[in-house]
Amino acid sequence: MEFLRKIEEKWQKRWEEARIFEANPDPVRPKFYITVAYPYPNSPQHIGHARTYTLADAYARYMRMKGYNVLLPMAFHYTGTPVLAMAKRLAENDQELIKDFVNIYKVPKEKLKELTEPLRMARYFHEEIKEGMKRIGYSIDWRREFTTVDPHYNRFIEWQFHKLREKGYIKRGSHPVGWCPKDGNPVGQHDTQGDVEPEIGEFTLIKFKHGEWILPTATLRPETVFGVTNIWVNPKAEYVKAVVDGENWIISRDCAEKLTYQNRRVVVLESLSGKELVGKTVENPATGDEIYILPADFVDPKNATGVVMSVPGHAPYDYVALENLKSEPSKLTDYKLQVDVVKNINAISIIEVPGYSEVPAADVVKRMGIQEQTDPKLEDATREVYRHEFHNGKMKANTGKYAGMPVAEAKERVKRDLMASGKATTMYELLNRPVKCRCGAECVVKIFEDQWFIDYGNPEWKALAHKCLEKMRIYPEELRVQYRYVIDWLHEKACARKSGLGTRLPWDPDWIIESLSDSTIYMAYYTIAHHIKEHNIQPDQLTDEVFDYIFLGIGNAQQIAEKTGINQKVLEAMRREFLYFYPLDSRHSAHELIPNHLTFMIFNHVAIFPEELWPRQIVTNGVVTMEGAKMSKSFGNIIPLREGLAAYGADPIRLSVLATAELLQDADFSPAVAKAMREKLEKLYRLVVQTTETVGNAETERADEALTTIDKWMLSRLQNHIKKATEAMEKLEVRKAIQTILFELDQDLQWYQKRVKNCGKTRTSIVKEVLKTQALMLAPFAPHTSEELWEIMGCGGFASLAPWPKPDETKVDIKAEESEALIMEVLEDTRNISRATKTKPQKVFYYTAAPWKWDVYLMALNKSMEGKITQSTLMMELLKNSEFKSKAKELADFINRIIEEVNQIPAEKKQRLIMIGQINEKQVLREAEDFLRSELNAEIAIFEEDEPQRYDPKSKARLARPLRPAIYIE
RNA sequence: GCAGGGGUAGCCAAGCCUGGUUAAAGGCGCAGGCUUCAGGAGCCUGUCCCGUAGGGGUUCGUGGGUUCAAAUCCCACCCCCUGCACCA
Repeated sequence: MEFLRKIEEKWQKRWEEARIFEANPDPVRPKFYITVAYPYPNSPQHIGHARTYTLADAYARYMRMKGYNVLLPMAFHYTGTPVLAMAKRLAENDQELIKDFVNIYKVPKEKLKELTEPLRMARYFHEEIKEGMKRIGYSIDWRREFTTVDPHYNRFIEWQFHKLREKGYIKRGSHPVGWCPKDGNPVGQHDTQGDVEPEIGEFTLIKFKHGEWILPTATLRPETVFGVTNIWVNPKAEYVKAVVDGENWIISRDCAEKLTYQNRRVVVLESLSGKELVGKTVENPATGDEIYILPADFVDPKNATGVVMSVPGHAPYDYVALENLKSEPSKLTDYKLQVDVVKNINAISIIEVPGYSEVPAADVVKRMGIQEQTDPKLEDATREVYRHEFHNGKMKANTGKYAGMPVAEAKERVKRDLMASGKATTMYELLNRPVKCRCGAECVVKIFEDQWFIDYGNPEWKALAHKCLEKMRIYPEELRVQYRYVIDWLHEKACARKSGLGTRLPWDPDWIIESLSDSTIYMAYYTIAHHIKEHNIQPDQLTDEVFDYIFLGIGNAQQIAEKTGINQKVLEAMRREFLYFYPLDSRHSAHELIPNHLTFMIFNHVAIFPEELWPRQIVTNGVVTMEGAKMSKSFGNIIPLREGLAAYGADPIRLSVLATAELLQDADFSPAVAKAMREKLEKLYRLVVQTTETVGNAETERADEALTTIDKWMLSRLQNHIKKATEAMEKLEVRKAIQTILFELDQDLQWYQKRVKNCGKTRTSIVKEVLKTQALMLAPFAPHTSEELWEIMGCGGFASLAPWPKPDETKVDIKAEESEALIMEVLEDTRNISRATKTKPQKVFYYTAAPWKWDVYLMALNKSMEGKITQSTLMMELLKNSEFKSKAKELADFINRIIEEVNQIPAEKKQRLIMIGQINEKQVLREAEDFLRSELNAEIAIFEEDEPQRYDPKSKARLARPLRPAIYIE
């Protein structure tokens, strides 16, 4: 571990000193521009974050070795409210947060106090993350670093929003948000107790008339209005009579207050108890039916209006409440209600759904054994009924013009129609209430007026986005449909908030552009960020004209230079650099960002930049799990990256997050994997050291000595692995690449070493060639180890900058590969026999197939290329040859034994065997004799099957087949 | 529901796109052996069932189908995971 750490530090220092990852425009080299979603510095990064960044880095390193001038920059996303919320919690001495900071994130206690200042917190984690990125060895050009609260960047975002507005993509309107009435602020997930995201739903309020008063029943299923049998109120709750936007409503007291947040004019007249309402009748506005108001405890006055319509046929709550009421007639008399009134209320069936009876609510309630309206299982029951009815249900004949309509459609239609005729309205409510603000107050829904939106619903804009998408490479390709879907489905997106860090909307500075909107085209900014720093350009010099010139080529450099005081040469250099690196060649992120960030990136690029500068590729990956479990603070299974690096080392961590899954899948991290990776690297290191030493003092190889089959085999296999790894890398299949480079190649090398160990002449030049290639191919994934090995082997220069190996076709030797396969097969067969007979071999005899068998075999292969062969046709063919006439019986026997096998060999392999022709098996076995002897721990004798002086007491020799020598063990 | 991913031997996990070289890589665990004063580590061998000769039998969520041949292709079904926004 110590030793790994030293290597890491050594190479990180050297890279930095040599500035090899600083990319500058170079017209003679092709460029490759890669970016990863910048991190949000409200906590340190953990192993999970490392996957996307490491993937991008490995890709960058690979492309660099392929000869591209690769740019991989990094910045920090300060925008938004989470960091404010966290700082505030810290300031308020939130013990839970402090515990997380100290225990999980290892923030020194004495630091905590200064982190109560939001910017300080962001800077602290910014540095923490940056340090982690350096220590894991990312090949980032740090000169271009910035944060999204830098005033220069603010200017850039202002320019972007001016552009969007010019194009007509910015809109204004109202929209609901979670709201803390006490703080007077919108609440997001990080503002609530227990970090719950406020889920806002739109209830339909259906106006049931009671004389001149209206009881607005709140429902999420307006289509069930046809199945209403009664109205529920909570007899113990407080209701009010109130004038709401000029209408007389009876609603819960809580509701009256909430409505004021939803921009309704509410005048409360008098209060009354729920009990007073019970027994009265109201009119169903959809059917005209006269129905009763009945009492139910499950009705929550804090939820929406506190008035609920009862649909016992399709709502489990209603069904159970009604049954409860029927079973307790005494309760009814309390309210001076006729017992019969309730007895005669029966569920009305209005929806038919496959797999359920007339009354789905009853089915589910009975199945779940629910007795009481307070039973929490009712939530599940409701969900089940809703799910089935919504997706598979059809409206029945008793629903008027909606009859036959799928429920999903009827739901919208009924709502629309009721609203159009003034019989319904809507109200927002938190679906997962109660949601408590961290201050303790219960959150409500507030309608924000004059909110600013980006209009992703614009059809022409969508068309451009689609066009861009279809031209892009998407990895993994399977997810392209997801992008298509998201482009179609996006609509207006609120793009500014009243609080948080970031850039103010230039034309309405009360608003701050939110984080998903100020992070869509910043890849362009990286191309000039270092110029701005280097030339000390001030924010106010960065006018829209400047950006227009740099990014769009609009205007005249000289005039802009005069106007802004920015040196004309610098302006031109920025324009050139932008044009050199743009368009973006590869964008990287986790695929959870497809529904927002990544698609927004496409939209904003197509809105602002000309087509030739649209992004070319997006790569997304799954998340990292921790020993199979999702990583989360509450599980306590988060390993901060710095901690992981300290425990396992940079290269093992890099390999761990890349080698366990391909892009689409989640990668599973575990200490065992990291440890295994580390051991693998250490082993490789020892081997390299040992090999290098051997070269130093062993007798120099004679260059003229011919390569043996096993040597050729090793070299041939090496070419295969290079090819396979390269093909995998081209498709971002890093798992496969690592598998090949680190494991498969290694296995072959081990086999090679084992094979040559006993013949006394290890060819270190071949081992070295393998190791050098392996070290190079390891560079994208385990760059520190790779550099160190490269240096030990005396290769000079940086492995990181060396060319990626190319397969040498002249070293591909299929004959050697087949010959070696023969040895493996023979060894395995021998062991198998020994096992089956339970004998420990003293002496093993091999008999290779006679030449005539080879002739027959090859002929059979040839014949079978045209189609399936049979014994008889082959026999007839062969008997034309006089040589075989004499041994027809033997021939038939032999063909019989090979025919099935030959027919099963894949065409490709047949082709190969035919090309190779006869292999001198005896010689191949002879070469491996020492090896076999030591492996089997037995004497070895090799004969050709009809060699006269052979020893063959059990007449095994005649069983010999090409590539399957006969074996006799004693 | 829509979209995506997945279900492979005791466990983790490859293979599936491009059907046959696959009883199915690799790792962990387990068993035996070597090494060691011992422990540990390392190395070797084995690890679906049967088998005194390299063989046979039964396997890759379930059920069908295509094919000379299916873990791999097609159809149906079951189960698990993720996303479905205004939040970074």
